[in-house]
Amino acid sequence: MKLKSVDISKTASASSIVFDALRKAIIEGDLAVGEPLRQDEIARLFNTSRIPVREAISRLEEQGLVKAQRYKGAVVAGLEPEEAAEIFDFRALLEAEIIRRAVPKMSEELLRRARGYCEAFSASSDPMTWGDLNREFHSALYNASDLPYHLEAVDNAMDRVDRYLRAQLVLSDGMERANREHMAILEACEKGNAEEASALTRMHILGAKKSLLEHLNGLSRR
Amino acid sequence: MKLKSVDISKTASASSIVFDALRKAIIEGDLAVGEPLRQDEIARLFNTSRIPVREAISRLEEQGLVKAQRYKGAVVAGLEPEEAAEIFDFRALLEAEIIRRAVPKMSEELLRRARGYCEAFSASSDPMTWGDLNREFHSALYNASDLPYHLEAVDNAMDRVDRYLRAQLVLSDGMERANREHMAILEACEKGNAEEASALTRMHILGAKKSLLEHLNGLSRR
DNA sequence: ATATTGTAAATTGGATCCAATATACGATAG
DNA sequence: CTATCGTATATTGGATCCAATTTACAATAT
Repeated sequence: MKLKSVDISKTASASSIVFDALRKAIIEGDLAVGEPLRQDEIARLFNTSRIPVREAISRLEEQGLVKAQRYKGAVVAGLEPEEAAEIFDFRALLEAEIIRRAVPKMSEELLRRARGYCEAFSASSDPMTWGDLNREFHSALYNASDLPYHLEAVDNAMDRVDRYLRAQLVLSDGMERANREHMAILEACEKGNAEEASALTRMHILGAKKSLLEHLNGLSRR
Repeated sequence: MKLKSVDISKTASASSIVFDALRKAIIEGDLAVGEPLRQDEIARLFNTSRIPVREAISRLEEQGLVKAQRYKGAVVAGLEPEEAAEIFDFRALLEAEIIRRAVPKMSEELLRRARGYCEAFSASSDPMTWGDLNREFHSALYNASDLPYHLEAVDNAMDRVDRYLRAQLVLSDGMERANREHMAILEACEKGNAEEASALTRMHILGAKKSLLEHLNGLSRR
């Protein structure tokens, strides 16, 4: 038999399509914080009934991306600066450990691919793709760690602060610094220096946290 | 007005009741790994329709406690030894950090309460309550950290390995050692020695991981 | 006997309908 | 004019119904 087989059992259900779309819209900030998610409206938008929409919303709530109140509906969850700060700490702790354990397992091919993302990131002039390339670069490196549970936890954490991350990159020297730090991390990986890669990753994340908090403070002081 | 107010908006919905019950049954091992979750059957059990059951199941899947396939239904998710090992590493990393940051914030009152759980744990003769008291003791200490996101991540991780944790406590010297280690952690907290408490917590978790893996290996070798 | 096909039962995914609750807003009393 | 109360509307939670898919199994052909 020579047929390109497609696993039909894995085709997306209505609820997962709605879930993915809402998740993307929320983490990228297309849906404003506090924006109510009307089941009926969303159902019409996707040409489906409210049932899949409700399932999607309950999953989003489980991830902390929306907040729901009984009989009142769900709204896009906000993130206080203190919560964002805590999540950056969480990421710093985890990602430093992940990359430490990933470095010894990185193949030449993987490093080439990571360098590709890194260069694409530095070359990109479109702020909308920065966030994506940033995540691709990091997860390319992290994937070598073979720690799926850790990676999932980091992914969830990233989802929660994605909006802030993008904002931070647009800040004055955000891109330039991110780029410099990415290069340094990549070089440490290429040298096989796990401790250095780990320390650099930690500083990379905590630095982003610091500049972000300063930015937010600047905003609120006005 | 002198009425004990009850926030009715927070009364549980059918779906959350089902969710809590299933979650508890799964993490405590009352539902065997691979056991299918029939929507109809569960709905009858709770005197409700399948709708809340489906919502509960989709939330459980989001947490990794069940695995679902389109049109085939959901089964209780298993955990390979390697996955369990990874989750213990995850916990060791996080909990060590959490307690390090919690120690400086622990009040006298909190330490008294933690000591209470610790003593109840050591005095308890009922293996069924060991797991609960163990979690109560640890989360009492962790709560002082004021790191809600970290705590939630640890809670989820605990849920995933809860079954193994209980099994590990029943092992030959599991209880005795856990007890000794709890006391040592508590004393480090009382002394205000954050670094020691952190190191002890880390070893406590990695030790449990080691003895659990040896146990599982022993089983599979037969 | 084994493999394949066809069919009925079981099960899930989704649509529609109804009940419970919240929200908006006008009427009324003070 | 303001505060309170009712009522109409909007919205959510849950029940019931239908369609899509899987599973079990009998019938058939090789």
